[in-house]
Amino acid sequence: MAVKELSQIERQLAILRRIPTEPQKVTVNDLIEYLESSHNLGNLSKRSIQRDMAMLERVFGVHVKTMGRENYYYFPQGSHISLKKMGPDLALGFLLMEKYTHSLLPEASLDALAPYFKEAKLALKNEKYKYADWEKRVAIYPKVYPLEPAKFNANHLLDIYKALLLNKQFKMNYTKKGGETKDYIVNAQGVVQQEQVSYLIATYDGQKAEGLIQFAIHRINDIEILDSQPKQIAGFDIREYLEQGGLDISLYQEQNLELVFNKPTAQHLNETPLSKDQQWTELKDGRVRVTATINITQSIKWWLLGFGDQVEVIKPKAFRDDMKKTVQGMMELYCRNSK
Amino acid sequence: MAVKELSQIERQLAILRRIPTEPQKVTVNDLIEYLESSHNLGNLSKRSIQRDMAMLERVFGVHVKTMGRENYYYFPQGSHISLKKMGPDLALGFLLMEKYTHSLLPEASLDALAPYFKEAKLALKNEKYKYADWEKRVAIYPKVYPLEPAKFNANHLLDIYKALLLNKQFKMNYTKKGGETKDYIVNAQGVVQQEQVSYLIATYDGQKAEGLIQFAIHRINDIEILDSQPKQIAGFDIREYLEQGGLDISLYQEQNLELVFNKPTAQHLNETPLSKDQQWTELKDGRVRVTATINITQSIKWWLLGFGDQVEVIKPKAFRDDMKKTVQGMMELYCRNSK
DNA sequence: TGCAGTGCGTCATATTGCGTCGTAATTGGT
DNA sequence: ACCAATTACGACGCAATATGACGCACTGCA
Repeated sequence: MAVKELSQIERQLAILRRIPTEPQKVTVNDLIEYLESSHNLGNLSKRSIQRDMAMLERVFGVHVKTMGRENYYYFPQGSHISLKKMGPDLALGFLLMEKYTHSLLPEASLDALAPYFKEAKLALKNEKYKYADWEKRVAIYPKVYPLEPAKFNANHLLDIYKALLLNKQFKMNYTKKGGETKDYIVNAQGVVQQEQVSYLIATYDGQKAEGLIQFAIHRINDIEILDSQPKQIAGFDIREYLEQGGLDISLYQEQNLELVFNKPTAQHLNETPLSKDQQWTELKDGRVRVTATINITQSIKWWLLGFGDQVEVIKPKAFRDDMKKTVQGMMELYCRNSK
Repeated sequence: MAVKELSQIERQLAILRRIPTEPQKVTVNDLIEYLESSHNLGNLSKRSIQRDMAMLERVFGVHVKTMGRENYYYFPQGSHISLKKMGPDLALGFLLMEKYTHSLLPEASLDALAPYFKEAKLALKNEKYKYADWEKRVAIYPKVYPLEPAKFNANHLLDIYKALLLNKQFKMNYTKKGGETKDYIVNAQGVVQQEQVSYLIATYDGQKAEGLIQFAIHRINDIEILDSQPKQIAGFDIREYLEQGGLDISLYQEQNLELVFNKPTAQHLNETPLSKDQQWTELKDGRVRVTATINITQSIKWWLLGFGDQVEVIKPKAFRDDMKKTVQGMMELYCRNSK
């Protein structure tokens, strides 16, 4: 790399990029070392950097704290410098992301993102764009509406992500289904988010049987990241885990599903098909036969039951029998008491 | 405002903020006008700005195009300057948002956001953080799994958002349920996204009956934003619209729902309750009675049916009868053919 | 208590920024 | 088609600013 002379501005920008946010900080010496190694130039005096810092403090709001004899420089949390005006496409992207995710993200991330959202709103609040009633015009409306979201501590989620990224074990206190609490030393393998509920996929030290355990994140009471390395499972891939039915176990081996729908109900399967190879045939009695190759899981059964008498399962035979049995059970419930 | 002398850097940053992205551009004269009006200072020469632009071109990658005798300056699309290093919380926030939303956002927004995601990945790819297998460890897994997402053109969604923000009418070609297509001049009122499907809530010119119409966005074939102003409904609020059952009509007036669950099934209602006032009582036969005040909608019925024989609807009576009728219908389906 | 290291004010010097001028190129009007 | 007006840009010289050296005050450590 050629030793390129840096002009004042370029040097100051290089410094700026090196300044971390609040919990971390940087000294003038760190900066000198960085500039010398990264931009290999040795002819810079400490005094210049000190002067640069004074300027950065004034113009960019870099904070400075004198601890002992040294000055430490850092950005306050949630600070944000935008040099470029946000375009409408970008601003819209941010606003949509905020709508979609604000109930799902950990607080710390939301706080960090807040300036971006704020800037996006500002970008759409000029003479041309009328952001004014965005809130009144756009909504996300989950289909599985009845449920209030599980009150989970998103900070625990953040800790888990950190453990994953830092490749560390962690200790957690967890409330088991029965209600007892227990401490685990956890080897996190992955995280799955399903609707409003997140699951940690992991093994733990002292586990009796082999295999991956699912922990619901909202049942975690406390997390502490440890320094030790987790026992990783070689070649773990969350997508494979899910495909093999990690959360949602296939009820049958057979994957050829055959259904008969009432026509109006079947209509929307044209728009959101069951699978890519879905077939759609009209029958003589006005109903519609739909076939698809798909893992038949508990959630498929749940989904089909939701249609009530609008759909009939034909194949696989075992699945049909299962449905029939369920319906008979329901029949008992509703006819027993009303007699 | 006091006439503040701007140092070189401050002036250059002020200029930087004024430079738009690709389709738009800016001339030196525009910049002078801006600086004089916005930072009221008149003592700057054109030559200085020209020199500043040369510097911004070199350091920040501002693009310049000489058209005729003037130079036009702009940022290329998808460019991004980051002065501040992304912290891990922020980076994580971006990565999660990408996971959650990348299938939902319009392309143009995704393109604009791409540099942020890229930067986030870079931020987690250092000696401390092991971003390496993030993709293999974190997944979003929708519960209503069977359905492939409706192939909707997210760019149409973007156009609708733009029409909303710019307060314009638009013309669209739409495929109706029957299969015929029709042109509409649309007064957009709002947008609702439900799972994988988005709906435009609007009125249109020449509408016969009063009231808001729902258009599925994936059935829109073409959109063209017009210059005319839409006929707005005073005080429209999408949340009110949804609460009053815009998408999901209440089946009954009564809101006191009473259910009896098998205990294992009821368990998770503790974590994700039906409503905030949900009551939970164990019965003598080991089952659990759950009461809640809630709009009883089609989606609630659908959700309850999904539980099959694990739940029994007690109140309201009309709802119980409705369920019973549905179950009888199902019974017929499964017993008729198997005889 | 003394030494080494840091921050910061000051001052002379070197560098850079800046306005002016001149030239080439382009545009629009008569 | 020509001229006036405007723009970009290189060159030049002066003024402003950045830079490095030095010294002083302060802090932490031995």
